[in-house]
Formats: sequence, structure tokens, C-alpha cells
Amino acid sequence: MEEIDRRIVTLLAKDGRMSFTDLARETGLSVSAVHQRVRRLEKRGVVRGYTAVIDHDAIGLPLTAFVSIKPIDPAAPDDAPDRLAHLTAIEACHSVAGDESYILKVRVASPVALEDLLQQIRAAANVSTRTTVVLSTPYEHRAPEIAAEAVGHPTA
Amino acid sequence: MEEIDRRIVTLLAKDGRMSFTDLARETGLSVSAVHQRVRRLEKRGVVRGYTAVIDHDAIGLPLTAFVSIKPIDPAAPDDAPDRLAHLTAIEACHSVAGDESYILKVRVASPVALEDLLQQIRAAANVSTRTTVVLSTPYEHRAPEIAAEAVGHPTA
DNA sequence: ACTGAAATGCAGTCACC
DNA sequence: GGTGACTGCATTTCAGT
Repeated sequence: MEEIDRRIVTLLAKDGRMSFTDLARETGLSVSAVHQRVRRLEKRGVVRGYTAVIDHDAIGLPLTAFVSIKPIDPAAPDDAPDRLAHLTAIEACHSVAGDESYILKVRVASPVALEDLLQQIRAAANVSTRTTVVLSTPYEHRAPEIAAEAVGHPTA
Repeated sequence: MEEIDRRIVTLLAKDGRMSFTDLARETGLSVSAVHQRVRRLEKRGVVRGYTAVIDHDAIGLPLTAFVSIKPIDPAAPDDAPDRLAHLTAIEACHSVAGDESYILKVRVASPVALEDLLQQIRAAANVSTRTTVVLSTPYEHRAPEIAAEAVGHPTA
């Protein structure tokens, strides 16, 4: 029965604006049943929201980079994510295992803007940085393949 | 005037299912004017699509990692993205500057699944891998701050 | 949990400015 | 590019099963 939730999530991952009518046709359920299920998936946090996929070239942020950071003072409390949250060029922040403590994904307008951003990151979080510039992106934001029996087990 | 397109893109990045009626109220335009602009942004490729943001814990893919790959034979033609595209655990593939050639973002169910995936990656693309496991994600998918005068200059 | 129907609101198109 | 009106379809709710 949770097979249907999987289908719904997969379909919404591919097209976040798909109508309930279309979801109903694809799943073989009535419109109101699909409606109910989508709302439940949203409430459970399985579907966390909806977003437009933006072309960063077109909005003036053609340069993507991964910035790995490491604290200058390893004894200091680690609140780097909070200290960096105000920098809107940072799209994502992942705490990672390994030599460095976080990997940031950043989007900027130009090499100079990247230089400036790196200075702000170092100053705001008291970290050293190691930057890997993205040259091109063959693919991104691909929809996940959802395992059977995976949906509907709340993790929160 | 392109200020309005910026607002529309920003609003849709935050809520990809926002109705044209709400977009019209937020921008001060009529519904049909907003409708026209959104369709134009989609056609220009500024808005590339819409997607649901999924909680990977809830769908049974709680383990995220970054996998950097390097060709075993640097002289061979580099078609790694094509050779890896069938692996649905790979969410993104970025060509990068630096010691390695690509950074992959992957989502799997467990450490064992990661081990298996790494073998598949090495076999499919004839590469060595270096893996950085994500421990937690303070934030991700943050909406970009769109620069003035950035929207409406087609890049294609 | 799903269905079907009823009411409200939205999407999409049009003629016009 | 913009508006306002119109049509049809989608969303949302609810009583019933």
C-alpha cells in the first residue's frame, strides 16, 4: 500500500507542480485520496517543501564551488554553520567526516566574488578554507530512487 | 522592471507551488501579467523546472556522501558522467578543477550500500574514488540571492 | 482509507489598452 | 507588457461507505 506513496513522492520530485488530478490518474486513486496522501506526506516531513529549479547562469551566479573548512582553533566551540548562515552565497553546509569539518556549496558571480566570499567565510567562522571550483555540471538535482518499505516510517 | 522577475524567481525558489494569484499579490501585478512572466522565465530556462524537496531520511536514504573520482588511465576519453548516469544513487555530478576530475553527490541506504556503490562507480567509469561521508546537514537547498540586472539576459 | 459530489478558487486564454 | 473578464478545470471540503 505504501507503494502508492513512493509513486507520489517520485512523481512530485520530478515535477513539483504536478496537479492532484494528474497524480490521481498516475496512481489510479481518486483525487481526494491523493490529496489526503500528499498532505500527510507533507505533515510527516517526507515532502519538506517545493522549489523551482533555477538556472544559476541566468541569474548571474555562474560560478559554483565547494569550500571545505577547518577550524583554526580546534578547541573552540564549533558553531560555524550559525556563523556562516548569513552569507546567502552559501547554498548548502554539510558536516563531514575526514580531515575537514564542513563542506560548503557556494554560488557566486565571478572569481573576484569568490575571493571576497572566502575572506568573509574565514573571518566569520575563524577557519581555513580549501576551495574546489566547479567547471561544469553534467547533472544535478536528480530524483532519488525510493526503496520499497521506506516511506511512512517517521524519523522525527 | 526586471526587479519583478527577480522577485518572482525568488518567491518560486522558496515555494515552487505558489499560485499565480499569490505571486500577483506579492508583485503588485495582475494575475495574467505574472502568468506571462513565469511562462517566459520557464521558456528562457531561467526556471528549469519544479521539484519537491524530499527528506532523505524518510525515504530510506539517510547516508549522503561526496565521492571524488580520478581516471585510472588519464589518456582514455573522459565520458565518466555518461557511464555513471544509470546509477540512481548519484544525485549530482560536477566536473571540477583540481586533483580529481569529478565530484559526485550520492545518497544511499547504508554503509554497505555505499561500499557497493563505490565498486560500481569504479567498475563503470574506470576510476579511483575518494569518499567524504556527510555526518549531518545544517542546511541545504537555500534560495539564491539574485543580483540586480541579472535576470533576462539569456545565456543559451 | 477511499469515493464522489459540491463549492470555491485558480489556470489559461482572449480582446483590448 | 500590461489589464480585466471569461471559461473550464483544479483544489479543497465533506458526508457517506
